[in-house]
Amino acid sequence: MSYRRTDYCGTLRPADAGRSVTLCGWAQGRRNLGGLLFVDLRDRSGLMQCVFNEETDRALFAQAETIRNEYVLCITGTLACRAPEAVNPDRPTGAVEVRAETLTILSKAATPPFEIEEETQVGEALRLKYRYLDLRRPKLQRHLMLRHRAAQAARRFFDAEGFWEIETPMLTKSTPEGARDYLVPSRVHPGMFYALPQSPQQYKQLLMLAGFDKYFQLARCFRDEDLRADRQPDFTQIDIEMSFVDVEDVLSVCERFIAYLFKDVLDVDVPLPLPRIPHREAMRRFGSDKPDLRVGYELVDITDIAKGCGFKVFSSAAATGGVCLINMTGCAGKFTRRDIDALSTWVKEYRVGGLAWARLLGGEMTSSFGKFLTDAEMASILTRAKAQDGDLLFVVGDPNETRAQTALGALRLECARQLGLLRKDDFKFLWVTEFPLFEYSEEEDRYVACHHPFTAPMDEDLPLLAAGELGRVRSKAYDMVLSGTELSSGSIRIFDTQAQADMFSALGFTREDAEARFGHLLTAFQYGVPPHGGLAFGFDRIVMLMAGADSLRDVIAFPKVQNASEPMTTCPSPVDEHQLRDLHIRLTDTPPDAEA
RNA sequence: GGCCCCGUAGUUCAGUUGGUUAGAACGCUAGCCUGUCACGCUAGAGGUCGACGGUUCGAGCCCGUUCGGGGUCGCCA
Repeated sequence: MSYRRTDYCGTLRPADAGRSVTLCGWAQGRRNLGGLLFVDLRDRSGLMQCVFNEETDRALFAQAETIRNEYVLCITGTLACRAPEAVNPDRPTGAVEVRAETLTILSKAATPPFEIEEETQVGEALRLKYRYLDLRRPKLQRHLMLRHRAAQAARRFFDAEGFWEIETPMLTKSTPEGARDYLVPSRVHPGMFYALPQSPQQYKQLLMLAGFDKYFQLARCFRDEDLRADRQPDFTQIDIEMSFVDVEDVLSVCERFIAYLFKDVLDVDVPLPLPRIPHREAMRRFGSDKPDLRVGYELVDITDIAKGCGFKVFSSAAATGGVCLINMTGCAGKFTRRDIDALSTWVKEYRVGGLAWARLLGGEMTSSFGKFLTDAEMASILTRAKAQDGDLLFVVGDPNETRAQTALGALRLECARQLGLLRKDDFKFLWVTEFPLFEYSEEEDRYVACHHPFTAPMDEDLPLLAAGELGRVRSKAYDMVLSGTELSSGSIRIFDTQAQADMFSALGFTREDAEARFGHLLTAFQYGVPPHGGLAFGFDRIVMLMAGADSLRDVIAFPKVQNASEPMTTCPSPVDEHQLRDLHIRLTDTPPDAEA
């Protein structure tokens, strides 16, 4: 068995006609006309039709008749132009074909559990179990090629900008603040655990302290939290950190990176600079800290009007929280009463009481709340909303202003989705800046770091921090958002030892807590820290949006499913008793399938 | 942890108020066929209706539990 491939299937064109070629790949479809047999050979570049003619070579033809789908073949032959009437205009290689001269069946294949074709209706569960077969589909091959190109573009860009790629450990120290860690038991140290990194955060800060000035890494990260279509427990960040910089420097290099990336990989122009919207404004206008600027409709605050109005739902919400509305201009006729009722049910997922609405159609107004208001109150709401005939208003109030905004923001996107406004090739970037430094955790009954405890406060808000008004302190933290998805998140870090101590104290850490969790960092910070900051891009998310995919699973070679398992290898799985013994671990509950 | 959706040949699906032997298409197997490219034609094989329990004379269909998959809220410094 000897073979030496000369070409990829999808690359040959009429200009190559007459050449002797050797192609290797998988059989995808065969058409035996009786005496004339066509096999489409597939490799990662595309398809090539190979022809076997019984008259030319009877033995070869008999051999070709044994070919089945997904057999791995090596075919040599002469590349020929097809007759004009035999050209297939739907394929890049449709004007040529290989007149086969030899055939080597390198590997036979069992009938696959599903057909391998570009667009498939096959359930994802089955495709994930046989992921290596699903990955043969051109669509997934394209996605992973795109991923490769994006990774190379990132390396090129950051290298050219003077960033050094430095790797950080996968076995790290657990710092139980934020997401749950994946833990790895230590054999050598009974009862002790490593944590897989949620991000290389502390290491990259230490690299700045060590004087590397600019660092980047395509970093694998792990978070033991529930999955979503845009969240995997095992994911990749483009992690960067820079010294002697402030917010402006980080935003500048990162938006230039994104513009380079989209131009290089997709030939899409991203206009710079990106819009910047402070967090507070994003919440007020879009009800989200990751606004989707593909949608024009914005939220309108009517808390002041709602205060003391005749509708108790509004007035009581306004007393402590907020009431806001969104004017879906021109949509009065696009949503039926049934649609509105469905949206009203849908929005309850966001823990708000319900959805009030008003519809102005044909000079008439119908609404769910008009009868509770005076004409003057209604009029001022309509004026504030700039409502005109043909408009549809949705109103949400809640004792928690953020909750009201969030619910209405989600409704805004759901309406946009139903109206078909969310085009996947419409890339709308922005920065959300000035994130709050703290947020109140009802679960823990204390303020927690909104980003992480090394995030620097804004200089002008330092007095608020000193005064203990934690809820009002803004930070030098920023997110890049693309069409409603958080693409990256970062901040300028605290580099002053005293400021860091104040931060820990504000978070309620005792000196001992801080020492136990972050002692290495605090010690290091005594030895000369440059001002520094950075950010991390969600690489999987970038690729997903570039590919127009709906799920991270479509751009990760071997993804996890919703319960964080992997259907192909079926991990996680029980381990042998002696492995556990080595690790000094005794299970209190035997997993149900451990005996199997 | 909560809520919603899905589960019938290998695959995608249909399956009447609960009623005889559960169907179709694609795929698969065999035969025929020299310009197909969704090749065509003929024949054939292929089912624990996710699992368990219940109601019933009788369950793919009704009820309960459970397993698997997806979406989402919580969660995700």
